[in-house]
Amino acid sequence: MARSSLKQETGPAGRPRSETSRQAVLEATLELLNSTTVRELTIEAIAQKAGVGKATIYRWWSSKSAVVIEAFVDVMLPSTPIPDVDSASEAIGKHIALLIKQYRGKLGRIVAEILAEGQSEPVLLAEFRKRFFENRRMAVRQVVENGIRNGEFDRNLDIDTAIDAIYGAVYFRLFLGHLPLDQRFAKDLPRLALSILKKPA
Amino acid sequence: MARSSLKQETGPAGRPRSETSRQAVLEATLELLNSTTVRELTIEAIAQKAGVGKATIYRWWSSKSAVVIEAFVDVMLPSTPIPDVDSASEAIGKHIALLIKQYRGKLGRIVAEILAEGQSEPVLLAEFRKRFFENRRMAVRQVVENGIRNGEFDRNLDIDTAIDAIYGAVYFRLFLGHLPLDQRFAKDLPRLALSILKKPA
Amino acid sequence: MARSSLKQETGPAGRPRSETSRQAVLEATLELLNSTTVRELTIEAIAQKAGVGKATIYRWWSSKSAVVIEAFVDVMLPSTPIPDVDSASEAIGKHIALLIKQYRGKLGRIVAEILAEGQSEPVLLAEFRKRFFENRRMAVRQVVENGIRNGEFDRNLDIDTAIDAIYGAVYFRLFLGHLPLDQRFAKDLPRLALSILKKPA
Amino acid sequence: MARSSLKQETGPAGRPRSETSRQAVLEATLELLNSTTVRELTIEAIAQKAGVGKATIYRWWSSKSAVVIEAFVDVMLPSTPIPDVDSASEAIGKHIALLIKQYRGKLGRIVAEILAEGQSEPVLLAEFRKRFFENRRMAVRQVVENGIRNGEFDRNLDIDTAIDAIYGAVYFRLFLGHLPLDQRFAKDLPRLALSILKKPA
DNA sequence: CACTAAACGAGACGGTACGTCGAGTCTTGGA
DNA sequence: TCCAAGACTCGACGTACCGTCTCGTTTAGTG
Repeated sequence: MARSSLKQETGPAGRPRSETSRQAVLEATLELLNSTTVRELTIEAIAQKAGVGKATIYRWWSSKSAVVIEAFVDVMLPSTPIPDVDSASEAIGKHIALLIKQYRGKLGRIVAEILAEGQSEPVLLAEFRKRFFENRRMAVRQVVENGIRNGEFDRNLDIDTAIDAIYGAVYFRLFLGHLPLDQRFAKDLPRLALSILKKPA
Repeated sequence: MARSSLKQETGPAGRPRSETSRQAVLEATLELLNSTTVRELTIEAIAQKAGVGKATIYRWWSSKSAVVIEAFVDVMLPSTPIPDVDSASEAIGKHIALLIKQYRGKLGRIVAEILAEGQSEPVLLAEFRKRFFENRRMAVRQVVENGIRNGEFDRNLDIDTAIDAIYGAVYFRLFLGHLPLDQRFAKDLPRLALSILKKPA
Repeated sequence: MARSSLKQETGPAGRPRSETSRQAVLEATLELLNSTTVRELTIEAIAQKAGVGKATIYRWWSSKSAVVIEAFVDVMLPSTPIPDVDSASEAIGKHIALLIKQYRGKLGRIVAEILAEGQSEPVLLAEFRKRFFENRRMAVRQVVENGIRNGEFDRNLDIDTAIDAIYGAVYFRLFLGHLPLDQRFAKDLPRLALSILKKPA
Repeated sequence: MARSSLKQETGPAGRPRSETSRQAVLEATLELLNSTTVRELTIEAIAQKAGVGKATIYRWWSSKSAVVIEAFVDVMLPSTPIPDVDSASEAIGKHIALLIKQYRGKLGRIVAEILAEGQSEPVLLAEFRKRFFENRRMAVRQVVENGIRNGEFDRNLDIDTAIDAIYGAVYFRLFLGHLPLDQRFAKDLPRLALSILKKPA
């Protein structure tokens, strides 16, 4: 009685999940992703490298992509914050330039590969949207709405379409690879973004 | 003699490639894609359905994706023409609306899946870019340049970035699935596109 | 403590080999051999019939022939015992007659086919020699030596060569098929065998 | 009329079989057999090496083994003659010693491999028996019968069984590999053979 | 000296089995 | 109850040869 009531939140019976294993899996995943693609990555290899049974991975994650997403979101992503400045224009511009810079490397490759995997795993894609995109989108939306309110941006703007155009340019290059995410793009796209958002001449 | 000098281009020795088999493979592929994803599609299944040996497929295509790309480009694509009208604005607007409508169905799903496969097969991605995107991009670029020349569009426009923003919006939705390629989008995006092209940066 | 010192032979980690699968493979093999030759037998067919993954077969046997040998030796062979009688002559004579009779049917065909496979797999041939021939040969040798000791057989006999001649006659007909292993042979060979063993060189 | 009646055996119309190709095939086969087994030998490899189309091989030979047999019998075999001496004993003894010596090398290996292949191709085995064994057997039989007639050998001998025992010893060692075809065997077997054939003491 | 007709080389064809790999599941013993 | 280990069934992989087929070419005899 007293025993259990004093114990904080007694979980279900049996051995609890091993945090050690969880960490090992995520770290092994990221490490392997340095030398392979998400596509070539196998659960077998992760288990091996992490020193973990395959069953343990299947117990806690629904698929390879789920592991990758968690590794990506939890460990690798310190996030790309929206700069906290007074001017909405400045915030947007800086954010986009930063995003392009980040996506030039490993980060961009992995995001693209996760989205690629997502094309055949709708549930995972939804999960990734929720954990990775939703907050960022909301934050950007907030900034844009502020910009509209304070007169920086066009009040008749179709916000969603505008945001899709701005971000879409980045992801389109990332995915299709027809043009690089280079310096010039990092300079041009923010300029174009603002031209989209601002009041019509 | 005339005989030898007129000798008509003798092909390489051996039995020539069977056009019948080629067709059968491509058609089987498209048919299977009605009920599965590119990811789930197997060469084994294609060979079976086409009544063709696996080796024949491997002889002529480098991978499953290569087959899908050829099937898609050769057979399924009567192309999405750029409307041939006087006004550049009108051409662009109509083309984008049409693209969105096409991508709502099977076509969009397959393009997305091909691009997804391409994330782990750079060579194939390049091939797809070349066979599917390059001409269309060039045509669009032409129209935009005409628009600039005749004063419809902004002469300081960064053309590549602008095109990426417009198309990127479509592919971003197609890939991420956060918002649908619906009627509203088909109405809003062309409007936004023109605002991008016309407005001074 | 007693606990650890008494610890009973813990096997290697992991799931132990399935005896069920082993049996299923060997039985399927024998069954298939009723309607095909060793040559035509495929690992694929064995796996199918046994309801077992191909990998399981490859994990435990080095080749098709290895499976056949094990099936043959473990399951099909209750052995051809050397009759346990006082007279060495009688033992040899009866044993040979029995061998010829046995080899007239399926048994002979399979032994011949295993030896045939062995011509291109020396390791397997050695294995088969060890598991199938060695003991029998030793037993026969024993009997012959006894016969020599008790005066039944020639004391100057070259035992190995003599045994090879006697058995060789059987296997020669089995392999070459120029003459049958018929009644007459079963009557003549034992007689010849004894004449070989008894007669002074 | 006269024309055709004077002409010797006019063959069928069309290009006649190329003796060059036939030779090339047989030579390529023998050469390949220096570095592989009959089992590993493929028609594809023969065709390649001989610079001949596969179809040409299939046109003239029924299988790989048929090619090997012909190569073996026509080209490699200068035959193992029965020594032509007065004494039957001497003839037999010398012949066996020679056979053992020959079979120690490549020759023995190939004969064994051909017989091995024959276990799954009865027709071919019969063909090989006919082309390779029959004459030799008949010759040996003749010598034995002479030996019987002139009193050297036992008149109650079961000739076939006796010959099988003598040759069988050789082939048994060749096939099973339990003991070598060494000097000692080449000395012992002829002695044993004569003891088998001669009059009972 | 063209014309037939079969054999030729080359090599693609539909198949079948190979041996391997990874998926996802199951079965041990130990923590 | 979880865990590592590792065996399990399953199914696709890409490869190698099989024996057959279609090409264009070559090489005789026939007319």
